[in-house]
Amino acid sequence: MDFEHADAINQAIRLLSLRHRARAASLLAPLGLHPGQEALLLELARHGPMIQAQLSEALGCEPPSVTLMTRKLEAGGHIRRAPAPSDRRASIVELTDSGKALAEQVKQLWCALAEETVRGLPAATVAELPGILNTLTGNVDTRR
Amino acid sequence: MDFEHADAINQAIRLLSLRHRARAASLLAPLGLHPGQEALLLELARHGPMIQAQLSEALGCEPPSVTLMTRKLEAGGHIRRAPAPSDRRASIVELTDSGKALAEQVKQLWCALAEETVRGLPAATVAELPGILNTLTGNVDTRR
DNA sequence: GCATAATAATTATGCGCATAACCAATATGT
DNA sequence: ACATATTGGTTATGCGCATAATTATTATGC
Repeated sequence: MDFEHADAINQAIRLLSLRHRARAASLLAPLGLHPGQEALLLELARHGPMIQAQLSEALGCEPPSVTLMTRKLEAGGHIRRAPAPSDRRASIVELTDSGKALAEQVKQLWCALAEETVRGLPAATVAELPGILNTLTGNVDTRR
Repeated sequence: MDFEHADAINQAIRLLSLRHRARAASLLAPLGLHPGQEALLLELARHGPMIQAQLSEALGCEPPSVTLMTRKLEAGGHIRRAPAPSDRRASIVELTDSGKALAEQVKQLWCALAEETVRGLPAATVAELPGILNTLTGNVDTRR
């Protein structure tokens, strides 16, 4: 592959990251959330109570990141942490009532953001978009 | 759009961002670069000397980010900053010889990364990928 | 010509992400 | 059973990104 084409791809991914994140930030700000935190809330809403190691795996980020995000969401009253009875190292994270309500609001925003993001693309392309993006992600995923 | 589909798209973009950046980081680390810096070097290699406001525009990030990145690249000896003769507010940024050599190495890595990223996709999809990504980016771009 | 607006850059601060080092608790191998 | 390895979590530190506020210079309106 020549450099022009390669750069078009890499640069497009970089810019999409920046812009999609920035747009998410502006939508989440009125809810008092920063981008990244919504993923944690949605994962808890989907899966129910989890320990941080599971969150780290599900969100695709490292344990120290989860420590800080959970701390801030806990300070905001959206989640609760309790020691796991079966393993005294682990702490179980779950949504509070406020967190559950917030997650519902995030779901609405998430739909609006996705629709805005794919606007103007042919329906067929939209349909195969998740598959394409997942392939790209899998190709550069060194996490395993 | 229902939440499942919306989340598939938003989450896929978020994960692609994380993984592509992480992969870029591991490729750039041997060159002593952090992700983001390569974009600045490549832009200077493509366009020649520029002032920071132009870099900010071209890279799609804010002026304070450019200030810090240029400071670090300058400390590494890869770029040089000189006051602009025509406008004493502006500073002209250009590659040093070391920076030019480094940019060439980055170009090689960039091709390898793009090939790795699109591996397994049909050629037709690869061909339209930049267009699709740019459409997505444009849809959420509030910068103008 | 001079007050005012706009622009280039910087500093301060905060968030998400990372890695490295560390502690506490559980699992394992002999 | 006990030393060792593994796992869950935290702290410290550093980078890229952001916004808000500040300074210095240039452009503009009357």
